[in-house]
Amino acid sequence: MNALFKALSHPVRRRIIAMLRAGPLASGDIAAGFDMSWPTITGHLNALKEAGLVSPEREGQTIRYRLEISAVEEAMAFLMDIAGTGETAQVLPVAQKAPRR
Amino acid sequence: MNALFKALSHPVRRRIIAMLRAGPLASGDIAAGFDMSWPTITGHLNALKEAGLVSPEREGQTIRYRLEISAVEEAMAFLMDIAGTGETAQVLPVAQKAPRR
DNA sequence: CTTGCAATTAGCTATCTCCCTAATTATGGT
DNA sequence: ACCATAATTAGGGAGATAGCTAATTGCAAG
Repeated sequence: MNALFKALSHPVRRRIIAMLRAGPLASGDIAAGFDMSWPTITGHLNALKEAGLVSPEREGQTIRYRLEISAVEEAMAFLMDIAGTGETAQVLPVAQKAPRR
Repeated sequence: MNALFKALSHPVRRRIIAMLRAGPLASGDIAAGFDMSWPTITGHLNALKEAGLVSPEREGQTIRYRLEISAVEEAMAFLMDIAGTGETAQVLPVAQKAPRR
């Protein structure tokens, strides 16, 4: 949870995440999209990996990084728990996402 | 956006946010809930304030901190944008995002 | 105006983060 | 075996962060 939000707190890492929405990318292709050294990007990818936000897959010479939606959802769950305390219930009295019970 | 996620990345600050779900609290009452010095808590409250997550209100001698749900929702919006993009396209073979060219 | 309580700011140190260049590992092709 | 390409790890420096104690500010009451 800690590493998760920390990973999200850097603009470069958020942009990497945005790039991966469309599908997995190789480390080099990601690095090419930035104005910084490749090792620096590797560092950011490591931070994302440690946060569970991406997972690497070897494919011959290249290593592809895939976005892990589950980690994003985990962060979202925390925020919804906070936001959904009572305030939203006042604004939106809609039975959205009904707990089926 | 940057300060927002950074603020959320510290366990003490997340716990402060959790405390404020129930309603505004005075700085001292918040500090009393932790095993650290009051000035340290003030520092965390400043970080939360800068992120837009809390807002202080003077009330006589005490200063009450209120949780700002809108900032939480802002973070949630970012995450939803990511979570709701590529995954559904993979699971459901729907022609979403067709390159139209 | 002095005293007391709430809270912050100031100043300090230790640790972490982010970026770089240089060196290293891993894989594939010849 | 050797070389080229993809990517990482190693090492280091500038700046930010998190914690502390001590000093200061803001209000309210006597």
